[in-house]
Amino acid sequence: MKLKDSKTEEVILDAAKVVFMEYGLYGARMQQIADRAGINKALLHYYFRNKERLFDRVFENALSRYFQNMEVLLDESLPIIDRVHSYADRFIDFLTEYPQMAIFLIKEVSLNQALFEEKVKSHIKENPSLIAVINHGIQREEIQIIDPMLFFVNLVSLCTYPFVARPIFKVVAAKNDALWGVEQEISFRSSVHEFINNKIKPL
Amino acid sequence: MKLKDSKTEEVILDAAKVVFMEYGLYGARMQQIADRAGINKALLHYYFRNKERLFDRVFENALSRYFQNMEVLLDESLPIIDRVHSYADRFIDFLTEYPQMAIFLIKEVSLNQALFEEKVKSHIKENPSLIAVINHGIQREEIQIIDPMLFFVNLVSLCTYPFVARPIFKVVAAKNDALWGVEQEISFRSSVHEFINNKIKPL
DNA sequence: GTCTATATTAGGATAGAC
DNA sequence: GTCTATCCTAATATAGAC
Repeated sequence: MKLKDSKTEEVILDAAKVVFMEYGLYGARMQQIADRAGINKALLHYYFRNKERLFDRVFENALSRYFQNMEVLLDESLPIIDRVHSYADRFIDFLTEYPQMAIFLIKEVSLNQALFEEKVKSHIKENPSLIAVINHGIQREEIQIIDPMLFFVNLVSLCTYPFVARPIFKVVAAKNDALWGVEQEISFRSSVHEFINNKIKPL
Repeated sequence: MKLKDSKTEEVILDAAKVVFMEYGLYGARMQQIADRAGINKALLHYYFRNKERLFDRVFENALSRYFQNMEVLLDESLPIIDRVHSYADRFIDFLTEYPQMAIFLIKEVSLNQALFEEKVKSHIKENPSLIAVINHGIQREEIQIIDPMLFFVNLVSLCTYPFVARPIFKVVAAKNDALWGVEQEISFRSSVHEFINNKIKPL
């Protein structure tokens, strides 16, 4: 095992992750990344040649981390419905750890869909999708569900949008003397599980 | 009624709307806006002084349009639950007409929350919120609902995220031989109404 | 009011010393 | 490997003719 990743490289990647996730590829400033990493701009180029390559590394790390979390779906020892509940929980866990990830992805994909497809391709083919798993469950007559794609979209919406639109929800909550944040974590999760139970009928 | 808005000003605002909605404040290029408006850059500055001011006008228009659509909530002649269903429908109508609006708002708010609160302030105080209406319904013992803020967040998530993440959903759908787009409009809407009926109990 | 031409600035990238 | 100083380009902004 060679030690090709120097300390500095790691520090830069950590800084770049934060800045790119907040401002996106075009909004992020090399100066900002350098400042956060405690080095200067020239060194960024020394390690990563240019902005695009640095971004690619960050993006690739994000994707790996995401798909890694989704591996529950493959656990054949669990009933499908349990896997779906786990999927939702892992999804929320992931977004709790990386609250900027969803908006980060959306920004980049909406700017350049073809590029995204290209980058994501390798991960997609070696990883399971929730929809494939559900279709499999239907075929085995283990579960019943009206429309797998619609279910998927609804479920992901419920899990993700609260993180994406958190700043907006906080403003709305404040105007209505309500709360929105980590405090609501538990009831938020249970509303998602309730949705799943309403939609999936075990046979 | 004075005719202060010249034809050119309108043309510029239309062009700016499209470009800003797609690329955001920092991503949008003045050249791009000028091209789309069929004029040159200098004229943009003549009319709007600088990029920020032009952006402000576009943003202000977007907010007005949004709140205008939400006026159903104030119709006291309707039962609360009908107003909630109408709210969801109008919300989806609005997003269908301006599919970029949600992501546009989120991008800007996530970049500068304080600025957003400032800009939105005037609209908020003269407009109803879904939560206020729901709270009113609970007080009048017309409806029952577990947690108004959570309900609001879930509902808005179901309506909005499909538009925000449309490019991602299209990729996922393609990988699973499923469809995701306008074709699914009807079943998408009914899944939202079904959610409302599951959560709100009329008394 | 609209244009062309130009100034200004910001930010990514590179050269070269140490 | 890391820095300072500098280059280059793209993008905003302005001057001034018509």
